Formats: sequence, structure tokens, C-alpha cells
Amino acid sequence: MNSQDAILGMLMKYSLSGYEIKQIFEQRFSYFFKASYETIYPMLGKMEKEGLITKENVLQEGRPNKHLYTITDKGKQQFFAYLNSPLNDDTFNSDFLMRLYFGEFVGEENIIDWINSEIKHTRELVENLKGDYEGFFPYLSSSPKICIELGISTYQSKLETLERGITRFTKIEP
Amino acid sequence: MNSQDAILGMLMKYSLSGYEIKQIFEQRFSYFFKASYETIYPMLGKMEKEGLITKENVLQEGRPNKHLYTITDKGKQQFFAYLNSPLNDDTFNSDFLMRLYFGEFVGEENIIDWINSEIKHTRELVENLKGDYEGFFPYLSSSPKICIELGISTYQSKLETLERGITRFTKIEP
DNA sequence: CATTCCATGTAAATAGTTACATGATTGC
DNA sequence: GCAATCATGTAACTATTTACATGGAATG
Repeated sequence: MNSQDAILGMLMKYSLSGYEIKQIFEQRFSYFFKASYETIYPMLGKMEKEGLITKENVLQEGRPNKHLYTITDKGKQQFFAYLNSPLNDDTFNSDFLMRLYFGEFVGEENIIDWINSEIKHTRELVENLKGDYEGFFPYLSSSPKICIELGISTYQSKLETLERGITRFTKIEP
Repeated sequence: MNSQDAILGMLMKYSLSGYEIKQIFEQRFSYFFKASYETIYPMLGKMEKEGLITKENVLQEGRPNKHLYTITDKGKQQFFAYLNSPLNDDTFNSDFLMRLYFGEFVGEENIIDWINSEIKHTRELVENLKGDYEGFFPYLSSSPKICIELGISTYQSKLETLERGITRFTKIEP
């Protein structure tokens, strides 16, 4: 799986511009995949060159023109090939947990600060996911729903563990 | 955060070989960071060249010789600089969720198979984490304990959501 | 006799990140 | 007047992955 497979999947139902693709990455894929413009635009160029998609210039009023990309038969084949290829392991990299793991090398106040800001950040992520979820809930079928539910429940479980964990550090004076 | 910071952290307390570093990545960091030999060995070479670590050849009996790496003062400084640098966001990439998101393009049996094999795989991961955790529980301070607990609770929450999700597909005939 | 463990590396390719670069329109 | 939204890209760099390459000792 890479950004190409994700883009092909998005284009299976609708033609989209690079800008619109970025929005979908942010709104629907944010929990399990990230892609920036610097990844998307060169990738679209490469995919067009390879004949997986075609580009159409769309003139717009009141806003800049856009390049609308449409998937070709070759692109659809490529997407089904991805869907049938061996599954790759998830990858998770956490700078927060790396630092926390080495907590013994910093003061306890620092650890508490780190955990508290991670809690705050995670609360924002879960609220965003919930908000987006409510917004497009009616348009989603079961499988994408499970994807977002998994994000929400994972973040919530993380919050619980962090809140439980922080009590080990904050000593209550009697 | 990259493999260099993780290696420096490991070397803060003990001198280690590349092979031993790989084992620590697998046993203690597996939930939040992955590094292969192909990343570790070139990185150790680069770090030695930069004066962050020193190399010592250790002759062993009954097993191959090893290169034992020791952190220098410059390396320690570098590690503290990392600990004080701005925190990076976690990154999570899931091929499983990407495919599940596009579930409408495959048959329902396929989705059920995907979810079931993901459940099986996740059960293995959580059992491994639990096993490792029990093994070195007494040697860990609070902060690394929280890291591993977070892994266990995250996987368990994932299992619950997947098991709940799969009931939407498997229709029970009355 | 085969597999796993111990142990270390190189070369080539790929993907993704950081930094740069531009500019019109809309709403506050 | 300023920020946000809409819109598209390039260049240089870095990190990691894939593939290659080797070999002795212990265990079953």
C-alpha cells in the first residue's frame, strides 16, 4: 500500500483534483494514512505518465482552475491488483512513546507535561474523527464505518490508559 | 525521532552490539518503533563516524565476535537534545484499514476473511506484548510500563471493535 | 540433517519529507 | 488589511526498504 493505491481507490467512483484528493485524505483517511500535497501532486503526474489516470483541465469561476483526474481501465486493473496483493503489516511510529520510554532521563514534571499534552492532542483527534464521522455517517457503508470506529475506539482507549498512567506520577499529599 | 535517537537512548545505560540493539527494538519497542538490521548497521557506522559512539571488538567463545558500541559524551548530549526537541506527531499507516475502507469493491466474504485474519494477527501481537511485559515487568520503571500497557490496551480495543464490526456482515439465518 | 540462533554488513531503489515558489478570491 | 480557502507544482534531501551476501555454533 502506498499513496498510489489510495488515490486509485478514491478515483474508482469519482473524478477528483489533487486538492480534493488531499481533502479526502484528511477527512476520511486521517486515522490510517497521511499524504501531503508534496506527495500527491508528483504522484498524480507519475500515474498519468503510466496511463493509470487521465488529466482534464477544468475552468472554474471565482476560483482557480483545477486538473480533474479520471481513472482509466488500466488504473482500475491496478487497483484490483492491489486489493488482491498480500496484506502489509500496519506501521506505527510514536515519538511520544519513545520519549516516554526514556522517561527516567528527564524529571517527573516533564513526563507529566508530556502525558498531559498527549492527552490534550488525542482528545482533539478523537473529537475531529467523531465530528467527521457524524457528518458523513449516512453516506458510508459498513466497511468504511468500521475504519472510523476503530480510530475512535483506539484513541479513547489510549486516553484511558494515559489518564490511568498519570496517576502513578502525581502524588497526592494527604 | 529516528533510529539514531532510539539507539542513543538504549546506549545511555549499557554498551550494546547491533544484534542486541535489534533484540531490544523487537522486545521493548515493537509496539511503537521498528528498525531492521539494514537500518541499524549502517546507522551505527554513521554514528561512529560522527563521534556519537565508539566501537570495540569483543571476542566471544562458542559464538561469533561482536562489535560493542558505547555512547560518548557527544552522544549523550545529542540524546538530551533529542529529548528537548519539539515532539513529532505519531504516524500510523494501515494497509488493512485502507483495504477495509474500499470494502465495497470486493465481496462480503473477502471482507470477513480480512477482518478475521486481522483479529488473529492482532491476538498474536497482544499475546507477545503481554508475554514480554510479564518477563521484564520487575525491571521497568513507570514510564516504560505505560508504553507497553498502551500497546496492550490499544490492541485489545482494536480486537473488540473488529469483533463487534464483523457481526454486521455475518448474517445469522433464523 | 535441518532449523534456529548468533553475528555483520553492502548496494540499489523507493517513498516520503522539507523547503521553496506562486497567486487569485472570499470573508472578517 | 489579514487570514483562510482554493489551487498547483519543483528540487533537494533523507530515511527506510528490498535484495543481496556470508558463515559458524547450537539444538532438535
